[in-house]
Amino acid sequence: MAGKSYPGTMTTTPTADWLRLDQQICFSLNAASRAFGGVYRVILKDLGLTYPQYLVMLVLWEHGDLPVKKLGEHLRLDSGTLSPLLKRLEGAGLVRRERSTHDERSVEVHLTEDGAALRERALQVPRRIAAATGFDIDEIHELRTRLDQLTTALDAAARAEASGAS
Amino acid sequence: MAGKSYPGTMTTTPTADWLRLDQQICFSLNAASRAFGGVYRVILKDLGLTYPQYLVMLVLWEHGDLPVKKLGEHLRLDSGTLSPLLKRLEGAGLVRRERSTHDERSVEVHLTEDGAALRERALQVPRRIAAATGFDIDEIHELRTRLDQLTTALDAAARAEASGAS
DNA sequence: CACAATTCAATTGCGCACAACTAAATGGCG
DNA sequence: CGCCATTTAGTTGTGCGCAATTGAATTGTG
Repeated sequence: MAGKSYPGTMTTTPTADWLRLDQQICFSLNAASRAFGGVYRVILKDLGLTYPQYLVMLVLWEHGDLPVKKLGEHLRLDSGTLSPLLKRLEGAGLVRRERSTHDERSVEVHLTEDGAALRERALQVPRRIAAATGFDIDEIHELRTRLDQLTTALDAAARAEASGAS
Repeated sequence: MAGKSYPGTMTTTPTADWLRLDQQICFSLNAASRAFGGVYRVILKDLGLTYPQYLVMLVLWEHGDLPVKKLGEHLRLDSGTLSPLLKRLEGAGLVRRERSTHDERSVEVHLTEDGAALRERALQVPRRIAAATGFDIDEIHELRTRLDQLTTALDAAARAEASGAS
């Protein structure tokens, strides 16, 4: 995208160059993430879902009814994000929320009939998304592996930074 | 991360499997993006910046004073996002906003002395981020290339979808 | 010059992400 | 049993991202 080339053997990049925007992987990642959001917004409009709502539905379709806590573990989201989101899904008639009888602290999220039925219409989504990327299945899989590796490293680093590194 | 393997030659993945969360590259991308956010949050706290504010400062440090429009082009952000963000940066004394004398529609964003000085302290940030990823410079560069490729494809697809494809 | 179309920033409204806090229920320990 | 730490959702507040709208300035056209 920029005119410069960065030969693989360059290890002496000046400090100031690190600040160059086009060197910032985070920027690329952020841009890609938002570009994905744009494609999803268009494709999911039919289903009446936002992208985070779609992710919640994916988890429910795959794992069945779950308490909010488990849902959050699958998605790396806390109740601060999930509570209002689930209320909106409930308002749309896709899920019900019921306090567990065994443990009244816990709230079970159940798919309604409409919520379960929506899965059929959602089946086409991933293929359209995959097509939009222009990547084949191997490339997707390889990129995914890389990103998961990155996430693991970053989470570990965040914990290390938080507990008092330089 | 899951127990299944996806050999490269498999082109007959059942439709339902596409819905599997761990197949969703978007989820990995989103997770990585948020994991980055977590690391940046910690590292940028010293500088008193959020991550998007840091990106704005990066652009200003690299390109000098710019109108809001140009800033938005560099960052793929519109005035709806930038206007309040720039007000906060102005409140923090890092930038000034002044209507252009040539074109009164335009607002020029200028670095203040404090804003320019902050660059020195920011120089350490990218190295710490790079270290947190656990990737070497070649891996970072390769991933970046991939992601930019992805973003380009997705933007094109979003435009195509928006103008009436299936 | 007058008027319509365009450009640019700001605002409004909605939803998500996350930190900090609250409140209720549970479980453990003396 | 009585008390306290923990677990779990929910709420509040801040900031970002984006669509839609507004309003002012500019440009193009007759």
